[in-house]
Amino acid sequence: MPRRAKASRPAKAPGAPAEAADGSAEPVPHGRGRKIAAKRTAILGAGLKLFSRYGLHGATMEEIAKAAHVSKTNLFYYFASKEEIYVAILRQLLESWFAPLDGLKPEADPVAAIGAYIRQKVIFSRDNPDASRLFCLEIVQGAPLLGPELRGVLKAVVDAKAGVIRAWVAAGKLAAVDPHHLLFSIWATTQHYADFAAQIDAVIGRDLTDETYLEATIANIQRIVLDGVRPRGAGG
Amino acid sequence: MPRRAKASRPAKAPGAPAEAADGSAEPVPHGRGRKIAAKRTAILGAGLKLFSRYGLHGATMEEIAKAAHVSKTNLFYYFASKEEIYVAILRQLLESWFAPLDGLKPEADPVAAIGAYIRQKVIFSRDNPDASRLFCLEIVQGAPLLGPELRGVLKAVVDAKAGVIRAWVAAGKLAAVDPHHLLFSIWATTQHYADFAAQIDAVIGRDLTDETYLEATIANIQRIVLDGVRPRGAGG
DNA sequence: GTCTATAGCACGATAGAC
DNA sequence: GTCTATCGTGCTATAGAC
Repeated sequence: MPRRAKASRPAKAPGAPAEAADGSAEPVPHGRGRKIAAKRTAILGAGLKLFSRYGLHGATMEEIAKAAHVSKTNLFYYFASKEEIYVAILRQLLESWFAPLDGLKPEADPVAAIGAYIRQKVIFSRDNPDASRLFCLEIVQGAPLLGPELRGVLKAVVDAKAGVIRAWVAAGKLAAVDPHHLLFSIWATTQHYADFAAQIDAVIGRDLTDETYLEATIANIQRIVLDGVRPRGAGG
Repeated sequence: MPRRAKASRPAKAPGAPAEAADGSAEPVPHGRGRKIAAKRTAILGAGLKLFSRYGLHGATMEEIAKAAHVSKTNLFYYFASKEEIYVAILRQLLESWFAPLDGLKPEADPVAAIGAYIRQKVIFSRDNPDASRLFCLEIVQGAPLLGPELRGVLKAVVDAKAGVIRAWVAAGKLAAVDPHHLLFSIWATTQHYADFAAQIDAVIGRDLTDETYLEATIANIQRIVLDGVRPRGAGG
């Protein structure tokens, strides 16, 4: 029983539909399957909440079971191990994490598209703070379990979008900025408000659930990323 | 033995010089005290490395002992508990984390000062990636142990610097930007390169130890924060 | 101050009845 | 599929000799 496993065994659990260890939205369960899919979803939700707060090793199966309104034994009926729950959650996250990138299309207006992308990311951070933070936890610890997906699907998506940005620059529709650095800066600033919410709350006593602060945050990130702060008469 | 304690008992360990549970630089140990101070430092260093990779609960006392070249029993001679090591490390980090803020003085040139600050933060991220990441881990999990310090000393420092930035704006030396959002954006972008190094490496296969990439990163953050990306002829 | 030995228990995972 | 009971062990922390 290695404490820090490298990869998950293929050990299939019931209700896992061949590939997507998800249980929320893929093949649409029918009739009897609905109940077990609902339980899997509840477990993943409970795991998300607890893993994001206490980490993989800090959260316990007993707590997850309780939060999901399931007995501890039952947990092991649906998932073979703690790590299996963890990676199932992470895989789900990754998709929703880069989905907003779809908006960066070649034919779109760069500034408008980037501005919209920033808004979407901040809104996502507000609506899914736990997701944002769990993703952060995994990456910060070196992405031991998500690494392969990052090098695979994420890299592919990012490379494609970098091409779009590069085309915008070449067309003179955007200042000469490195595409990857631009994306990293957007990710950094938008997720910061979810991931470092504890720090922000400690310093200024606000968070994104405050509608006014949410809009101010979006505006300021858009401003900093899109306009800069160098003085030139009328500010903003 | 509560698994997730709220605060550390005052239980003093030998070699802890009254206040600073640090052991590296404060009262300058003399003669015999040097050896035990060196061991404490080694333990804190080992803890930093392991906690930042595996989290508070993921790292084990046995591993820390081995990494610090100390027997496991000896570890408990120098520190009363695992958490005591953890908080001692965090307290150290906080100081070095906001020390670079000193450069933001009212009499300085805003753009130059902010540019220099960005450089310092990125350099710090390169030289202390583990520190950056451990700090991130703690905040992301809600800062359960560092919360009070954030609301105290960090808030005080930030409020002071926000005043400086506000004065710059009032004097017309800087565009009208919210001071807190500006600071948050700088923290977000600079630390991103240390904290999300695994992701960046997965996507573009580089990290800050590459001197060329380091300089490109600094330049791009400075550019994005200071200049923005809106098209206006010659880019950068 | 450093060691060997071990207490003590929380927690991941399993057995097996129903 | 869900339960009760329990195993095995990894891990924090202590005891006590030297």
